[in-house]
Amino acid sequence: MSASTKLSTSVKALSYLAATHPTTHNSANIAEQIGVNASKLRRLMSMLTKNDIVKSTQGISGGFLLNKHPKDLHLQEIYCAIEDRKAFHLDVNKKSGKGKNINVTFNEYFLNLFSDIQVDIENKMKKINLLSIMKQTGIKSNYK
Amino acid sequence: MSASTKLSTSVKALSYLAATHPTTHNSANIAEQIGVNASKLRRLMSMLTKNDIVKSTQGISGGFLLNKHPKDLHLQEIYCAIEDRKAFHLDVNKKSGKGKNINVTFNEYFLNLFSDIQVDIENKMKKINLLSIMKQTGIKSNYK
DNA sequence: TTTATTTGTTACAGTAAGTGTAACAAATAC
DNA sequence: GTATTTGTTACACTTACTGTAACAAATAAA
Repeated sequence: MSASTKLSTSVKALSYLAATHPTTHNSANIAEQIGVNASKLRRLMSMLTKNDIVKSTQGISGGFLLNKHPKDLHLQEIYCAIEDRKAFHLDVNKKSGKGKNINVTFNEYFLNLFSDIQVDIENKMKKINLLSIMKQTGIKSNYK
Repeated sequence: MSASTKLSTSVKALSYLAATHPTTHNSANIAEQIGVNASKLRRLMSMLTKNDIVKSTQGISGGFLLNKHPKDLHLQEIYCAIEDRKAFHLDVNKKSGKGKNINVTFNEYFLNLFSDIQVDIENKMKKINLLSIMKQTGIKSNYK
């Protein structure tokens, strides 16, 4: 699952929770709604739980609850919760041939550039919260 | 080879050509300099050739020549030459479960968002030309 | 014309990574 | 105590990536 697929899948699940708040939904229920394997979804949800974005309870009638108001939950926060490796898989060729120093310098340059790009992306995601996404996709939040 | 590795490898090769212009270098020579397999490099260079970024000649004493002044060659142009698929591998889960329409709407939203991000990245790359990279990495261009 | 060399492209085996599903321990409401 | 649910691990299967080799087409030089 790519970082972008994880992100969109998570947002689908989270907005389902927001739209039906404060009803608890289990992984099978959510997975069925958004068309993804329940086990796979649980792996995503457990990361969201560890970052206090959702609250989970085990056992009979257990499941997931959104733990933040949709207007206070932005994309970057979700992205960081589900993706530990930095950046969108941006890397350079670490090997260097004859021009060793030059290659090292180039690698530094590009890692810095890719890092800048990553910052830009995260800044963009910081400006987008779950409520605004739900509005744009026509889903009614059940929060007041 | 990821898009980012291709990009940095290409730039290393191109700045080597710029630094030694108008000397012709073959793939073995360039590959040795930057520490990459010659056959692999040729695959990159052939794409740069098709986009008129370098000029190639076959046969004895053949090889590659930079075909643009470093100040007129920007990163986005190089990126487009070597990478046909759009975006940094950003995608969504196309499958949709019970909430079919909602999932389709979400997918559209995220594909638009990722497309915006792609545009931002390309705009950033348009502002960076080969000459400025060479200056920052301390490589002297052999162009006047 | 012949020969040596180089690009451009394809092929391929070996490796690594991603995918989907199942299975099960730990937790917990009933 | 029992049924159910999360959280995690495992695993077979597929897909993608990697590095290298091989060779046809092109072409400069002899």
